[in-house]
Amino acid sequence: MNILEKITNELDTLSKSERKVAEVILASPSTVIHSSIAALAKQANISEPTVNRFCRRLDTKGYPDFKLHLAQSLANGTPYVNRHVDENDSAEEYTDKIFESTMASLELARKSLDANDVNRSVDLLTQANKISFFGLGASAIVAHDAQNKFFRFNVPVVYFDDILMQRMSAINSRQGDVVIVISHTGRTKSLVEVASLAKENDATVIGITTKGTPLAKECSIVLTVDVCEDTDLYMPMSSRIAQLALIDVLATGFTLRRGSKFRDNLKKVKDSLRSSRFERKD
Amino acid sequence: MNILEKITNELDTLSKSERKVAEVILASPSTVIHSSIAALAKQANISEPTVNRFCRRLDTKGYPDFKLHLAQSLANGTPYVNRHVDENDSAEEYTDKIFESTMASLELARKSLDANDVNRSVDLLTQANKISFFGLGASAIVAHDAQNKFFRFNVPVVYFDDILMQRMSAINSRQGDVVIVISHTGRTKSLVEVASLAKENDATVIGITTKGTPLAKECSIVLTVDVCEDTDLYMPMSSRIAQLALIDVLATGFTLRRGSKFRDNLKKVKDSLRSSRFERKD
DNA sequence: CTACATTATGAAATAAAATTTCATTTTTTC
DNA sequence: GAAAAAATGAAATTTTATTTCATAATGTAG
Repeated sequence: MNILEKITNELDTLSKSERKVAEVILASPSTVIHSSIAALAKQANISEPTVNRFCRRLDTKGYPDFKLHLAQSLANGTPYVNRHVDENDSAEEYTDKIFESTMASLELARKSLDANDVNRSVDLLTQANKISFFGLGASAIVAHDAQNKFFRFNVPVVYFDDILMQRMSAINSRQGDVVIVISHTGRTKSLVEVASLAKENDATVIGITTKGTPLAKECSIVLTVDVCEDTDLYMPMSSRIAQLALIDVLATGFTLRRGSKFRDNLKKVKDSLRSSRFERKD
Repeated sequence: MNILEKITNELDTLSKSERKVAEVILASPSTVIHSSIAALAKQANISEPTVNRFCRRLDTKGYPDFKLHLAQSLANGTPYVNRHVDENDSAEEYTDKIFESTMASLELARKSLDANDVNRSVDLLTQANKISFFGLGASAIVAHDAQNKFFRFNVPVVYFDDILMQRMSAINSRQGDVVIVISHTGRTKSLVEVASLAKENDATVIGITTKGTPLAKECSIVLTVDVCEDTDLYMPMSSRIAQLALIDVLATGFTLRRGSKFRDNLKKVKDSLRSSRFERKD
């Protein structure tokens, strides 16, 4: 996709002269998009046809077309990357870095999510007799938030951030119940056990976790939320945010599935909150 | 910046023929980047020099340069926009829309945040005798999360999502205490009162809210998190996620300010959690 | 409404840029 | 080390963009 990456990748399939072109481009791509083929050829000490052949080798129609691709690569080049905070960063720097990393993680999480699994999960949720959300630590917040959301839908929903209550609830679950277990690492022993217990009691277990973890193996459906965050070394940050976004997705899917009459009901809940607020003056 | 927006803006400063060009471009910009000046002229039923003049009017060097700008606009054009979910969206569609909207909101929130305020807030937090986080509804989750984070730093921190406890805590606050009040709307009466009470008792009140709300007026520092979300009509989604990102920023600023010895301590907390996990097999 | 000025427009000429052709050089293979 | 294959660049060609300039359209003052 990105032509700069492509150049780097194909660097060894290029001829000697073509590689010279590649190097000049990689050294300063932003200059190149304003150069003519002649200027670039001179810069790389090779002839114009070589530049042209170089462009064609990268599956572009010719030099102008190549420049177009290059321009596009530069435009969205590394938009949101996981940039690590540095010891000496200013407030502005670490603020930007954290926001950007969060956005990068959301992008990643979105890609790791399977729309089919989302769809099946929404199916199960709309048909559930009871919905439970379990999480610990940072994921407890996500479970809490999920309860908040689904509570508005007027469906039986509980959340526990306490190991014992989770176990008890899991043991008392039955067919038709949906248990959503949230854990970024997917390796928290007690949560894996809870998932296993719920499963033994015929509840449907949906996991919100990283691919291939012990927790994932215990679940009927796994909603994969990969975010490349090392919570062993750092505080959980992006992981819980990606999980929350997923909760939004499930809640949205739920309301869509339930149809418009149901959404009128939501409006009522909102209206009932209004008197507790100062009026807006705009 | 974005050339497509620029065209739209300057539409009425253009001549009749030039507007024809603009319309053709706006109708299908992706086609245009692969057209020659002759092709575009023909498409718009005007002459080639007119296209050229059009390009110059938009502060580009000429047609090829214009195409470059256009290509860039298309590359990151409308990167993350707030796209509303539609009744008939598929799981894939609404998943993508929600993730994109969330990212768009984070981008917005970042822009609305003032690094100076962040810096001052971190200052105050590092020097606080006690830190309290107050929120209700969706913002309660944010307060909860904040407590989780700051608890790891081994500083006196509390959180309340209950009106009475918040009031009591606010009344008992004193100089040197920092109270962080979180509310997207900034118009929740009881929270505004709590902020006011804390302020009367000489605590420093930091608000995490939207610009210019009643809550904002009661705060010593306002951390502005604007996200253009109508929580009167919809469930809170992006707002709480942006708030969480801000909590991450504050927590990060806090650890940076406290220096490296302090960070060793964080590692200990993490290590103590390890035995509760399944070992990783990679 | 006319005469003048201003601006807008396109045909044709020119200039610039990119591509193709083909001869020469370099590299590879046997 | 000779023949084949591949790479390269000079020059010609083609394509594309720009400039020039004459004409048309539009606006303005008397």
